[in-house]
Amino acid sequence: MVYTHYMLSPDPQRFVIPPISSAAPGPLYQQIIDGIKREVGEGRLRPGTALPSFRALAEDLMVSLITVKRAYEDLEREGIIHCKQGLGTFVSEKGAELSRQAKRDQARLLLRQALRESTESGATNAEIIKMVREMLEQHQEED
Amino acid sequence: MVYTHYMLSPDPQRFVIPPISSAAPGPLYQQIIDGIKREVGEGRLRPGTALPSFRALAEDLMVSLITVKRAYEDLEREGIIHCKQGLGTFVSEKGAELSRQAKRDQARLLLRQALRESTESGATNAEIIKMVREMLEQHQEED
Amino acid sequence: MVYTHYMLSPDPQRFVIPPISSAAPGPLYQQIIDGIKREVGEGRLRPGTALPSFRALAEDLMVSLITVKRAYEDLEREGIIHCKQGLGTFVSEKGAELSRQAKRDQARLLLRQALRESTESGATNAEIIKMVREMLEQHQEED
Amino acid sequence: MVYTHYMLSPDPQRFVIPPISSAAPGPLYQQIIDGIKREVGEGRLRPGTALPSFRALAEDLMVSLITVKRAYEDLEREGIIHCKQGLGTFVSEKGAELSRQAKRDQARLLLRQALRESTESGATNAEIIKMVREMLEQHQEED
DNA sequence: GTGGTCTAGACCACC
DNA sequence: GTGGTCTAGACCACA
Repeated sequence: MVYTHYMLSPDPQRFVIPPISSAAPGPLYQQIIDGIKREVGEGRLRPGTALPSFRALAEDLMVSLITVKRAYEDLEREGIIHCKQGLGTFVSEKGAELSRQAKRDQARLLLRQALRESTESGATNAEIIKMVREMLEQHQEED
Repeated sequence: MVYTHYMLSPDPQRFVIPPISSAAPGPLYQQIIDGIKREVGEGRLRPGTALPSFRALAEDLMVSLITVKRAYEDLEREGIIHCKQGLGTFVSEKGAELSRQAKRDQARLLLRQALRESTESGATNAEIIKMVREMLEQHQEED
Repeated sequence: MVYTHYMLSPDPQRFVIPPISSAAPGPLYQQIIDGIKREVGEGRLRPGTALPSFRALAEDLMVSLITVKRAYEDLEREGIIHCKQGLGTFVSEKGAELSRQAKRDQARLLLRQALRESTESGATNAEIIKMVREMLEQHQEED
Repeated sequence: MVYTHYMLSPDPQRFVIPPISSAAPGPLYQQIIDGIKREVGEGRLRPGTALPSFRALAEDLMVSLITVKRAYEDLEREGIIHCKQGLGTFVSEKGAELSRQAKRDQARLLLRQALRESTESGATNAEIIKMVREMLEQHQEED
């Protein structure tokens, strides 16, 4: 574990940008966005908190500065964070709610696609519900 | 609706490649793949049936011959259709089962993502199940 | 089993062109060539015997006349059969030996490729010999 | 021999895409695929290593960019390499094992064909084994 | 710079 | 006519 300047203290709730990987599916900037949304949405990154600078985060994640910049821009466009010229980047007041809302919307979208594929594969509603229940139990156990 | 030579007659089971659009999300060739998988998986395109030639389908869908070719190649690699030089392209014997299996796999993948987003958004298992039920009822009505 | 005019009698050694299929790998004309070579090489089609006419064979195999023509041309080029204008097509005197020789050559070619792939996959000579023995036993049982 | 930027130095283990030729049997893209599979399977191209870009390799091999692209796409579909937009193309973690497995499968296929041709040519099992042994010794000497 | 998609052509083998 | 291969370009998303 590497401690960096933007982790303020040895608090178990401290802010850690989740790891990203060029091997993972999806572009790097999207992985950064998702990671920050998760941290904000689940309350580990509270409103008003300063995010690491472009340069610092780029260095930590070993990605281009432009990649971090793009992620922050997208998050600002969604209202989850806001950049103050010369001061830094901060989690917005409504950041947590917006993050959760974004995840809810994304979930509905994915779910709609999943159900369409399922019904087209010939699965009945009962079978689909059963599959969802099983998956939820698996998730449970993983936590 | 354009009737072409490979649509045999006013048969309600006739073969119609679903429409595609460059405005729709996802590459054109993927839309073609998905459309044919759906037709094969749901039994409207039966094993042994000849698909339209690259050139014919390209003309109908108003896309490049190469885009159709790419879609057919991918479908052949999945074993759903098979191309015979000089003869044409045909639905494979196990095409229907493979199509449904592919849709099942895709559905599980999307569902897993949807559930992860849902739980991260703070939804409880009960709420998720409720959302799934509601969506399934909506689907029902659309049909 | 369909009896056709070129099968001269209910002799278990009678001449039967093996079935071909557009689903099988390889072009149709090659399947015809291979089938005739096998019949000639294994003595079921003896020197001097007349082969079916282009038209008759094309009809039986349900392929284009041009496809049969091409197969016969290739076989004549190899010296296995010879066409007498107006009389028909006949198995050559040295047809059997030439067929077996062609198969031997083809076998050596395939074997060389197989051994190269095997060694590149990391298999030792002993493992390769073992695989060959096992395959030969399987063949045995099938016969 | 042309030295290019992706060949790291006069290291005997250096990465060299094998030469291809339009005179050789088989399509160019297949030759590229086979060459890379061999390099990966035999450990000269290790997991994580970056392959040359489409454009660079196309220039070196003097083929179209598209031909290289097609080869890379096929290799990615087999799981041997993976392409990341904007980053490049890399040997996958399981690339070596998958390459060897692909070669083993291909070898079995060719061997089965070779044995069938051999037995049809009238060769006995003993003769076939003898031929295999001789060929293996020849290979030995070539190395 | 990289790869991802799409296009418009060519030539060949097969039927 | 069919599909199989190869070519030379375009434009876009990503880093």
